[in-house]
Amino acid sequence: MTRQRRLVYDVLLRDLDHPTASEVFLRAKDQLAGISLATVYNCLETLTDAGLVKQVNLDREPSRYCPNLHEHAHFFCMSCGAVQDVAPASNDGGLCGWRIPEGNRVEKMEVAMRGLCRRCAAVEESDSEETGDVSASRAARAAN
Amino acid sequence: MTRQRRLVYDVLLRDLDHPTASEVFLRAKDQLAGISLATVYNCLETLTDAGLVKQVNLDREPSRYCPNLHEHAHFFCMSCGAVQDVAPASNDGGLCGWRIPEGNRVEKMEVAMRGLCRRCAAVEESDSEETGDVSASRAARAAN
DNA sequence: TTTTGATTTAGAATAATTCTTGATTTGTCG
DNA sequence: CGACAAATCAAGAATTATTCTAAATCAAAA
Ligand SMILES: [Mn+2]
Ligand SMILES: [Mn+2]
Ligand SMILES: [Zn+2]
Ligand SMILES: [Zn+2]
Repeated sequence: MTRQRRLVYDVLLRDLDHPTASEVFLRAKDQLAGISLATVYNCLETLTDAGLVKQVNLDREPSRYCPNLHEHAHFFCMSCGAVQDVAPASNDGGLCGWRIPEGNRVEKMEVAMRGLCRRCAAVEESDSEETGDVSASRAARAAN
Repeated sequence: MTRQRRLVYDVLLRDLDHPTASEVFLRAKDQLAGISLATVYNCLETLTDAGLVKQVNLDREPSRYCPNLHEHAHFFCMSCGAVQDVAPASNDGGLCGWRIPEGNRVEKMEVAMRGLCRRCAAVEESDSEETGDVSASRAARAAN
């Protein structure tokens, strides 16, 4: 655990908001001016390989990083971009609900949800009340 | 639906094995020598936007494409690279099993599983029987 | 203090994808 | 049947996240 690795890890632990490598880099620079983006990438890989951090991907967007080691899914808000952890309800981690082909051995599962976070869902709700216009919310939803 | 789009779509329908854009390109070239990779990308995007095809991502690997429009998850074999469709067991599409934060509105969910397909699981099984060596299968599993 | 091996850094390289820009095709109308 | 316009295709350049390379730095141990 070098200074840079410690710093990168601390950045992830501080806000738990699943920053990208570039975002980690920006935050880390505040504490250690000389740190480089390459080092941030190196540290994130080292931490990931060490099992302290998980890499989180949605589609082809830049990878995000998460220090929550409990089994969990991710919720991505399509409106504000926030990423939240979602805890499993049962102890099979959502594996129920799928007809795994006979004989397949599942080692791990990744679950990503997209939608509107509570705040954005509330804003959209009040918007359509005020304007009586549903198209905005429909458009937001169609925006994928 | 132009000739190129029809061809790209047919390639996807023929094998249902979730090829990458490059793989689609190679297969399409056999039928239409002049087609370009850029056109394959264009067609895949058009088909995806039209809702005929779904883009499937695992980590940061090249995107794969799937013409199965039913709700389904994906199983990726860590050993042979095969990608299989996984049908939902219930009608909530695996949404059960997760404690969605209060107020969040989930629009869609993507589920990816990794492990060993039936064939590779069987091979590994017989391998460790023959050699009495469990390390190979453990290594294969650790290989992520 | 010197050695040694790991780590960091800056910048080049890579690879999937997207963009730009003409060329080509397709459909429409006189 | 020809224009003409709009859509689409294709070639290559550009973009972007990430990885690689090679030299500089660091930090324990001898
Ligand atoms: Mn997380
Ligand atoms: Mn599929
Ligand atoms: Zn939001
Ligand atoms: Zn397999």
